[in-house]
Amino acid sequence: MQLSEQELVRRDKLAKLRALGINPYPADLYPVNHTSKQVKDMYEDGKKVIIAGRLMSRRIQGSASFAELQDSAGRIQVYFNRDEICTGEDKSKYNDIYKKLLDIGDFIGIEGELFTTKVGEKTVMVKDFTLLSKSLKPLPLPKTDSEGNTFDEFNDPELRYRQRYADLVVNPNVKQVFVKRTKLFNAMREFFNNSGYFEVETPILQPIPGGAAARPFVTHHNSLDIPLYMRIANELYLKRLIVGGFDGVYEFSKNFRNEGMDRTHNPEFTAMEIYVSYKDYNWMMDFCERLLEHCAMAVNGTTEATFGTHKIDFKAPYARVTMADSIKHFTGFDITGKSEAEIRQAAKDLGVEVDETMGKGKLIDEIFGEKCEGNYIQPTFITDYPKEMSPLCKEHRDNPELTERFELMVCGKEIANAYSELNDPIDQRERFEHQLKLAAKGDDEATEFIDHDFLRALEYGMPPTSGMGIGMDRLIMFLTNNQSIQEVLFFPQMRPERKQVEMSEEEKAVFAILKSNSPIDLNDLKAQSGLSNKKWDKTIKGLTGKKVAKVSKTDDGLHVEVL
RNA sequence: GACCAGUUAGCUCAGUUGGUAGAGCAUCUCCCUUUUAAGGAGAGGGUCCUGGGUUCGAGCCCCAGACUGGUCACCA
Repeated sequence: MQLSEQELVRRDKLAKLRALGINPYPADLYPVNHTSKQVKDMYEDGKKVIIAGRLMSRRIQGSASFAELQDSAGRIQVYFNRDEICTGEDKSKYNDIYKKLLDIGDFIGIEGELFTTKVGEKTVMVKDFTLLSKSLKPLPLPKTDSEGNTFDEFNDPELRYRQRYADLVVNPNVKQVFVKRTKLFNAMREFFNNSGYFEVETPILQPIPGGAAARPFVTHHNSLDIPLYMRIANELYLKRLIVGGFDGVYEFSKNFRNEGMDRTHNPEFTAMEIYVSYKDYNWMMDFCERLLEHCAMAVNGTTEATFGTHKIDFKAPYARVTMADSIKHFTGFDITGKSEAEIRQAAKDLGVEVDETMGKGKLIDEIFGEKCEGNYIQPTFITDYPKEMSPLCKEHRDNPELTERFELMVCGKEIANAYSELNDPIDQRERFEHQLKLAAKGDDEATEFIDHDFLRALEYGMPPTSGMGIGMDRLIMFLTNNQSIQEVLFFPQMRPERKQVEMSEEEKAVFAILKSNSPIDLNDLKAQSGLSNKKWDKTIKGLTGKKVAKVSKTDDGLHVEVL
């Protein structure tokens, strides 16, 4: 491992600390009794406090020094004075340990007394300090001046995502996003629990990936010797629980979809799904707008939110527009009562790309997606989707071509999707079979599996139920004004870092010979390397194992080549 | 998958027709008892993403690749 100068210096300090009998990683509990915030909020002159955190900056001026300590609540200035820390003759704790052997990033504990400096900064006068954990790698530390301008900001997205731990230490605004994320989850739970609904857990490993149309991740169960799929949705399991007699169930569901990654898609993401019996989608719209108003307040203290250039307001109620009205409004074309051919022609006339595999529902969805969706900035319910697009949704009470479905659009994006759930088992079976036909026809959005156990559950009877799913990642993006899903996930999926291929001395030597004459006869290479049989065997296996060289067999012997 | 941009010190970034690799902060040494992005002075620190090519000579030009970001395509 190649260490930078600064890393070597820190390892050297570590050794010196040990030589002084100081354990740089002590096991003992440290009796913290204040956070940095509590120090400031409950300030009293001369008050004794015990605090702990990371040393984040130091201004050393001879036998006095100001430093900043960062803990989970923020930062507090601390004042190290030689004669306060070292009351006797021996000044080494200040002169050597503090000044020479501590670094920015180290965790220390401080026992001290509060005072206010001449400049008016509330400060902890250090009476004693304890090294709690030595930091061996320098933090990518930005500086911020009194006007909030940041210098040397740690802002390379790749490094920030790969080293989120460092990002969180040095960028307080990043931490704030995740604090808000958790507040959102807590607010939602609170709202559901207060409504009397029941949080549940359902399988993540599923024998049939149902409830949505998406490519799943496949894995294998050894003892059962069957394929299992990481869930793409949890919908069918929650409905089974409604069959089982729960009035309302919800789950925050980590879902997995083996598809492309971009600014709004991560292979694993979090959806919240809730199902409530004896309700319909009209009730769910009321519930949804009250829920989001509550959540926005809990997260930001206001129902208003800024997203890019948009100001959005989550205050209930939200506009409700049927899909047909929306299309009529934005294109002038009325889809009601039109045939598939008429709609296809209308789509073409509108410049929407269509092909022959698209059914009526898909065509309508394309027109809506292309011409309407992006116009809804303020939260708006779009209702009454075509039946073909919604195989799990109950037929509309007034129109058999439609379903009782709504999506909530915000800033042109869907953040919630809800139905009056289909509970007719015979209809449900037919819809699944229709999906199979669509899939066979080449519609890659159609579901290719029939979950017979789910159908059996419906046959026992499911009460009328309304269900809703909310994209939690997308919602928190709106509430924190982040354009990228990676900013609201602690550890977004990244391509693995390329491993530095490390070679032994022998491997390097052989590789050097190989590099200048590749391919080469294996015996020639061995002779040139001058290695013993054992050493040779280990070396060549090492090189092939690291995929830098390859041995191949031909009629005239074994050859080695560089890969 | 396509196109565009980026990759230089621990961090943020400069780098002139192609001619000895730079700054600020950080680090190290010395001085300094109330500072606040940065106290003063000095010093050290580089696989210029990787591999080829052109050239007397490449951080810079050409080709291929890696990774990242953005836009588009894909994605209930």
